[in-house]
Amino acid sequence: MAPIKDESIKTKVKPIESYMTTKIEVNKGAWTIEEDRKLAEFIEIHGPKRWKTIAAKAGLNRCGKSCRLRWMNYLRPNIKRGNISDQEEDLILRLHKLLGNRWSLIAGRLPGRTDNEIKNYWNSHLSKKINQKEKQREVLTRKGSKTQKRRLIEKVELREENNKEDSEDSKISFNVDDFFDFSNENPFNLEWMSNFLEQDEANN
DNA sequence: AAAGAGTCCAACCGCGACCAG
DNA sequence: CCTGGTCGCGGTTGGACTCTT
Repeated sequence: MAPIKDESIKTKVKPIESYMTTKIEVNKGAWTIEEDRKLAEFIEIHGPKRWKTIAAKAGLNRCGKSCRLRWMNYLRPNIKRGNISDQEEDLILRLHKLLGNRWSLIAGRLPGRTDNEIKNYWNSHLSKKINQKEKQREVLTRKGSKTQKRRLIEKVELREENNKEDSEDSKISFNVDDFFDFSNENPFNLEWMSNFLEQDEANN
């Protein structure tokens, strides 16, 4: 839950130079209930566009960026709160394997989740999990006999060789950016997921 | 009970992309 | 082309909260 401050707590203020000569001071730090209400009401009427104008016209002493972030990560409708399910976690892992740190793309495939949330979840949970797994693997490899090690290396080499061929093929048949182009798609349409999972299974 | 360490997450920052003039 | 304004993204920070000693 976002820390909604008591109005009485003094907000940090940062002076910025506007394009005019006057100095404008903007609030920084946690949002108050009153600020949330103003922002939500304004967006309900005018829509979430031109954030700088929103910040000014909604009577918020905030920069446009801050308004956008607050809307996207907290006030927007359909935001899912609470723990990430096992299914969602699995999906994040698979998508991260494919896309790397492209959080907004990953978030786009998890309805109701924000890029910030997924990024935080990755940094606090999943990156640790992966490190642990890698350490375990390392220990197992060290414990093995010389012949076991040799066999393992041969296996890895064979797999890399196959992957090379696969990736050369996939250059033609599979483009990640095309695959994740949702411009013509309902965000809650989950057909993509079964396609993606099929692709992922095939690669393993 | 208190203090220090660790964790989590909202919010900020800097940068690059895009677009209009 | 160039410039300035705006937006969106990923990395990082800071403070609140929880756990451990």
